[in-house]
Amino acid sequence: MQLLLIHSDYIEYETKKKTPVAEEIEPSLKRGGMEDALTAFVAVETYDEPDPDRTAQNAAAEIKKTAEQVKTGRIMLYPYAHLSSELAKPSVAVDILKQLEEILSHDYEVARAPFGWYKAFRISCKGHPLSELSRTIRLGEGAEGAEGAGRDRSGERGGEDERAKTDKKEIVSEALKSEEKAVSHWHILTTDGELLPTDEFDFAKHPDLKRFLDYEVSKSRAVDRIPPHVELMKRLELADYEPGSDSGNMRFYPKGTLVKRLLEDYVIDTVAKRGAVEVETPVMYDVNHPTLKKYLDRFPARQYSIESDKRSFFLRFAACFGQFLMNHDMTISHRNLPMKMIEMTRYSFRREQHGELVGLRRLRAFTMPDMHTLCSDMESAIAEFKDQYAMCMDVLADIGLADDYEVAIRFTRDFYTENRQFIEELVKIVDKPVLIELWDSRFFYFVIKFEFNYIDAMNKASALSTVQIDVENAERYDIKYTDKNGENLRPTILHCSPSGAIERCIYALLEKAYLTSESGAVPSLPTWLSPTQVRLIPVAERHLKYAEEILGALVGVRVDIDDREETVGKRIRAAGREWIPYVVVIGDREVESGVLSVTVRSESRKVEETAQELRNRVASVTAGMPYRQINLPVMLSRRAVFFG
RNA sequence: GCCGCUGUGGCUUAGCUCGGUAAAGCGGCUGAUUCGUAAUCAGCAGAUCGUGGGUUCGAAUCCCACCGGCGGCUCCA
Repeated sequence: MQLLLIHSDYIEYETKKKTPVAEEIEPSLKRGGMEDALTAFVAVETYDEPDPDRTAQNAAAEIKKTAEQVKTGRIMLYPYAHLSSELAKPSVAVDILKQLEEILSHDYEVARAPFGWYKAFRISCKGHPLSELSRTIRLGEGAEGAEGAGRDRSGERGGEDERAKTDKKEIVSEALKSEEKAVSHWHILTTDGELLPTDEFDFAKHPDLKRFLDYEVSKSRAVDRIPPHVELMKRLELADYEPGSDSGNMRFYPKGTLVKRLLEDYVIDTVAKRGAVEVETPVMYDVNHPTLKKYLDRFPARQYSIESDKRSFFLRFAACFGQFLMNHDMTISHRNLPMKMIEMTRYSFRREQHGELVGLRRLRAFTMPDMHTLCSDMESAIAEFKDQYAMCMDVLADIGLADDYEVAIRFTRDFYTENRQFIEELVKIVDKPVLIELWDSRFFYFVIKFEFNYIDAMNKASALSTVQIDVENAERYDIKYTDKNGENLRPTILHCSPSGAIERCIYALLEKAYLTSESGAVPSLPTWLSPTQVRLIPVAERHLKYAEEILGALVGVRVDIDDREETVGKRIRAAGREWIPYVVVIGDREVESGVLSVTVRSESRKVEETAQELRNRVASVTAGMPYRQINLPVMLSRRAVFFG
């Protein structure tokens, strides 16, 4: 709720015209006023909807406090929508206003201007120092906090944080917030194990860490420019906005779909090698399910909801629900632990604020690998955590982002005290200083988490990989395993997204490529992700047949043939604009000699090699990574244009 | 809700100040060219200029309302 409090000599209003949301009023209320009163302009917001009673109580307390300070016994409640951009439903707003009136009327003379009318009003402000005040009343952490430290800290797993936060936090008014707020302490932990306050650390050699810190702590401002990757995703025919859907729901063209599938394959393969099993769970859940209901009621605005046949569902924002419900029904022995389960959530849904949606960086529907590991106890959870931390490093390196992220580790003070050495080890493993956020007490469902954050050209940080140790949800979902004494115990649960959202990986790769081109080098995608790996350009029609032979020889490589009737120069240029790593021009010379002239994009030079050598070259740079065949007609003349 | 920016062929944009029903490049199609490492030449098709009103003999252009997109918006105004 937003409050604007004005100590006024007088306030008068007159209703003019109804709006569609107007409350019915008696004629006597059509005009009104009050002398020597505290006028409270009120905007009820969506944040207030989960708990109107508490909102009214907190607001009343705030108004009383001010009324006492300015020593007035009269209060005018005046609904004023223009104080907020996140207005609550009118019914809730009226309810809260009436409650406020009721509460305040015990101690004050209270008048209330009608809701939902265009009103003319005159007010005279006394003008002394306390005569103009504004207040924000928030359930939970509060607007400023929500935009700041809490935002995006878990990357694509953030929704879970949000719920936990509200669980733990009481309704807090602006005045009390500073005392009750989850206090974050920011530090840098160096590779030598030194925990330094951020202002004592020398960032000279770590500019990206500095940018990350700035983003986290001081929240850099939005930049009013289309992010580079948005243009690239379109131009490379990877993905695009879909005007026929809700914002933040993308369409993926064939090339983008291929890239996405390859990344998905890679993540699934990687965790499967470490024993994870793949599952699939529903995308929507009953809002009235007993285990889920109490959390969801609190965040109606953040989910997509679906009405179907008198029942209400919400769209999942991670795979936790489905997997935990599955775990709940399973019979699990200590012999099965640690037990890993992964789902490539297509999709996870989050109704992010409009202003936050950008290209592939932040979406309302996104694909996230979500793995949960049940561990017998904290000790085993810590061992797993370390394992998965190292795995995430490998994953980002394989994806092509080896040196492109900054690390944040966040934990409670208790956890730190007990596991100091473990945390220092984590820093040694990445071998660079790490941003530390330390909480005095646990406000979330986890005791420790880390993320690897990509920092883009506009200084925006986005979480990719993350792992958290969850000490609450086993209880909440009643998940248990049987130990060797036949006793039922609660497992400790790890949440892990090895790569973070797949779309976000693509975003990071494109942003990185953009930076590369800005610095004067050639931008590209890793070869294993390139939609076309080898482009064959037959000089004239008579070379086409030979080109097809070469294509046949390049087994296990994504090859296509630009058979369009265009000049060689033009087709070379087209291949370059598509970032194709290897371009082969095939003419009389090649047909005669059997040797190919291969332009290697990454080295900007030509090499002479046979088809077999080229095949080996591609195989060696893509070794160990997934392969899928080309996802478009091999002949370019057969391809339609998807964009532009 | 308020403020700002914005909406012209598939794409990128010009035209809008000072009204005369639309221009270019890319892409597409047709034809010529069969070509050796970042754009061959010529022609054709393709736009009720976001929507609805208004002013006017005449509106992409001026006015009003609405819709969509992007960004911003409390306590100093």
